[in-house]
Amino acid sequence: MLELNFIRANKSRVIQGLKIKNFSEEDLQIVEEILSLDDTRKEVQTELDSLLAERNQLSKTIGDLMKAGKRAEAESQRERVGQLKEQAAKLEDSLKDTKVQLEELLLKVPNIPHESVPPGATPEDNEVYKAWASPLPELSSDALPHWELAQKYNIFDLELGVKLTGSGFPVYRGKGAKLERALISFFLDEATRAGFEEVIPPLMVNEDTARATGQLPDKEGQMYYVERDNLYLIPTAEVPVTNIYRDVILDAADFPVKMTAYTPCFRREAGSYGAHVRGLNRVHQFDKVEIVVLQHPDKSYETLQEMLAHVSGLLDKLELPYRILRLCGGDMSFTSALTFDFEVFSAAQKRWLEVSSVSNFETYQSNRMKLRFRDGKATRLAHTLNGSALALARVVAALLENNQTPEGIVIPKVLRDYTGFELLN
RNA sequence: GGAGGAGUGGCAGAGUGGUUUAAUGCACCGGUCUUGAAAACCGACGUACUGAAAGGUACCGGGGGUUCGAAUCCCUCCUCCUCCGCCA
Repeated sequence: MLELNFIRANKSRVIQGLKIKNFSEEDLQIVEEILSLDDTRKEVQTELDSLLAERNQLSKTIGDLMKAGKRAEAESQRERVGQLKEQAAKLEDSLKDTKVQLEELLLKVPNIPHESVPPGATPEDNEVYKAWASPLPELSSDALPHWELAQKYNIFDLELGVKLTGSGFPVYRGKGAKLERALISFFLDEATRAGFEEVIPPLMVNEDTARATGQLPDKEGQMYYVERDNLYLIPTAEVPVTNIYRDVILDAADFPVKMTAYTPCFRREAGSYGAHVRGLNRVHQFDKVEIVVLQHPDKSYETLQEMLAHVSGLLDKLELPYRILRLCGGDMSFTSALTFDFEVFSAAQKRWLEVSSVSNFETYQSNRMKLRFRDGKATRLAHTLNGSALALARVVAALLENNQTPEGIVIPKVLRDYTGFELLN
């Protein structure tokens, strides 16, 4: 959520930003609506405050009169307070209404894109920030896509998942399960080495938590919901991990706060089936190691670069061809100011698969979350950032396809200590 | 799941209807003293909204209510503690 003061002070920049996010002229009216609603809020608030001030004063007087035994005088004051209360109740209702309306409008305003964000509406408009310089791997014509390799080597079984749960819930088996666990351990160890504190968060969160990072109300349909207990299954570790610092005031010296977590991620991904989501390309449950950073506003873009370097390092070590995209305004998430996507080339499908999304949210999440730091006497909102490092399912897909040989699938060197085997066959 | 108890500032802890403007202690910060430090003493010491400022308002786990007036009384939800039951 954008800060009201920010909108007020940077109106033209906000409008400019919303245009990059493809707001129509009509939709842009929301900025004026918000500001005028906030004016109303201030007026009502001031009026209410002065009524309450008078009431407090009178109540004190009544107390004194009662003590002094001047009952009759106290009675007459009481009537006056009665009137004040009626007025105050009306104002309170109206203030509440105004605040609710204001909140609703503010929730409709996405984050303002960073100045480097290219305009555009679809993934085609994303900018290739860093291309893959070497030639892409070419496989022989009988190369198999990963879902067929999965059958051949008994790595994972989606049909079995259907039996147990439903479509999109893979069952990893044997060396496939071990490969999965190896990747998780490798990613966590790399993150730890880079100074991230490992945490194991809950996999279900309450409404407050889901709202603070922006999943509610924007992406309600994306999450699995446990109605009986009013809990949401996390779509990413970002949600519980960032919320560790909800309602916290940090010292400037605490920056950067760096955390990493492995969790399964649950996404409903309603309504898309077909060739492009076969196998592990898109599933309802997948494993992911996430990195989260809380940073001083002056340093968050520096940190974003460090996160890109970290993710690049992982893919280099796994020897997977990848490219980095800078997302255009239309393809960026609601809450992000700048997002880089990592895509890995899956050689049998001859497709780029998204395996990581690294974003700076600036103060958009921290405002909802009331995550602040002390800056001299003042408190200011911190910047929050996060990125996948990495999302497992698609990494596995690319790894299986790219490394297939007639003898089996060659395990990258960095993983061999973790898997305990060099060849998956 | 059953019975009982409890939630107050960074921490400890007082406060059961009216100078609570939340006592007191500890911690932290600034100052005096000191070669330096400690001790002692003095001062400051929550968050948010509003206002040019002075000031005003709200917040004692969350929400609602009673009252002229609520940290204090009532309802409800949440969390924690103790005991019992169940359990990896």
